[in-house]
Amino acid sequence: MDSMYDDGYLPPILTVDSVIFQIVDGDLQVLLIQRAKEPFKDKWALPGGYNAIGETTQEAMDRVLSDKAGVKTSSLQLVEQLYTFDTIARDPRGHAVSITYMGLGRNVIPEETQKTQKPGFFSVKNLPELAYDHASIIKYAHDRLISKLSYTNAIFALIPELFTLSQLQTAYEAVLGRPLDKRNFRKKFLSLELIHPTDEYIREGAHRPARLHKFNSQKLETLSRSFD
Amino acid sequence: MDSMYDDGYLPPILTVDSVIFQIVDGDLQVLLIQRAKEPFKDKWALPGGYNAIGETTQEAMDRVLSDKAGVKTSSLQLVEQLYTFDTIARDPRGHAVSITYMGLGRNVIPEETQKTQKPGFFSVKNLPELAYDHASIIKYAHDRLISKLSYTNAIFALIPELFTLSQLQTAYEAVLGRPLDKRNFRKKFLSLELIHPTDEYIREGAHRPARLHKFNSQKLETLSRSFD
DNA sequence: GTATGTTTGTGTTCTATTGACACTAACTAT
DNA sequence: ATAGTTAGTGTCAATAGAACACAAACATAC
Repeated sequence: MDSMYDDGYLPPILTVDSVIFQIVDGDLQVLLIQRAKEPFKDKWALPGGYNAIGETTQEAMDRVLSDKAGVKTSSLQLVEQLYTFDTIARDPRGHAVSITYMGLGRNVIPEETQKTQKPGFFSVKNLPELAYDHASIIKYAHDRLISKLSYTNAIFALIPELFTLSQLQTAYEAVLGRPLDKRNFRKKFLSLELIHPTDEYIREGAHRPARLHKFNSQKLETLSRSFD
Repeated sequence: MDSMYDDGYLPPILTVDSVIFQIVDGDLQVLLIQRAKEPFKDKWALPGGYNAIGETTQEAMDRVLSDKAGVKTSSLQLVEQLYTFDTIARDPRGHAVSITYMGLGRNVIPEETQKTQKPGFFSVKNLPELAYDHASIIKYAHDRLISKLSYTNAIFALIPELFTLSQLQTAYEAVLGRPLDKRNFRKKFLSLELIHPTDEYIREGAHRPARLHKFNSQKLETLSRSFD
């Protein structure tokens, strides 16, 4: 036994779970796997697993996400810790504490291996029956994401580096789940000065070509809010 | 050894730390203890300790806060999970994961016992040298609190149940660290419809008495924000 | 009981932001 | 040349935010 436990101290089971979002065809989707073992065998679940000693929770998440869902964290544009859930009853095997992360990506394709458990993206508007309390974790993540869109540039992580303003608006609509006014959206978003136009245009269909824009930064930036 | 560890799985050390705020004389203060043991012996620190098996993190925090700082969670008006920090180097004894909570109270007085470690409240504007990364955790909590004031009724937890509008404003100023305009503050805050006037007045000095107000709810309420 | 000092309580004006709303520009395909 | 489709743009009204000053109500000292 590890000397760290010499004094008889026993920590709870520590797990990580990840909520990975991407937008496909204007639809917000979340990455799920189908559990291969009990408990909740064959039910859909967020990719998650144990956090072993010597691993940070981020490292544990990277490993678990890769092993069980075939998705590399490096293929995501933004990863952020969400919340830490703990309930005695959460895991039928005993007291567990789960640290959850939210990841945002663009065009993420799970690479299936022998270890992966049928990973796939599901529309958040139409989720299958989920294991554990994962439905509420997804809702929590979605709420957080909606909130982040109002005071950060987080949307950059869900759309291509070069994008049209229509793509940008569609991405907002996918996350918010409601339509936005085109002129007001553009006026407002451009006033935030988070993006700049490039001199490239994209022609993709029998209509006027759209100018491509780019975020000033591909890292999370926070806008200031204020009470007074 | 507990059967939960039969398969050789070893979780990291799990700890909880709490950031307890209150306002004293218009000054935002945070609860610290002076560490009795190495590491960081005699340095000031946030009340924290191990999370044992069978305990939720909340329960661990309640216990640790009471044991080391002589403060009962039940004497706080609001407790909220903040963030979970983990670094290999955080604790000299090995890999540790710390779940942090923020607590808000009014007129909190630590009750010293043999087990407490010199608990006391310190102005966040004038902190002593701190153990671990606790200075950054306090900053994180303070930032979160500032942010919460702009879209919740969280301030209720820092002022008496019955309060004057001046007290309310002073509390905001203590947290935000800057003065606010009296008329604008009142107009704005009253428009949120979180509080209502009572028919009581308070006379405390050689001046016009102030009307006492009350929050509609003594629980955390969130106002809606929106992008569009 | 009058004057002084102190905090409470209140409105207006100006500026900035938000929300509603419709047409022309530029391209492809027929 | 025409039809169809998406891109791109401005005005007006309503709401919210920021700056700003004075009278009301009390206690105290004289």
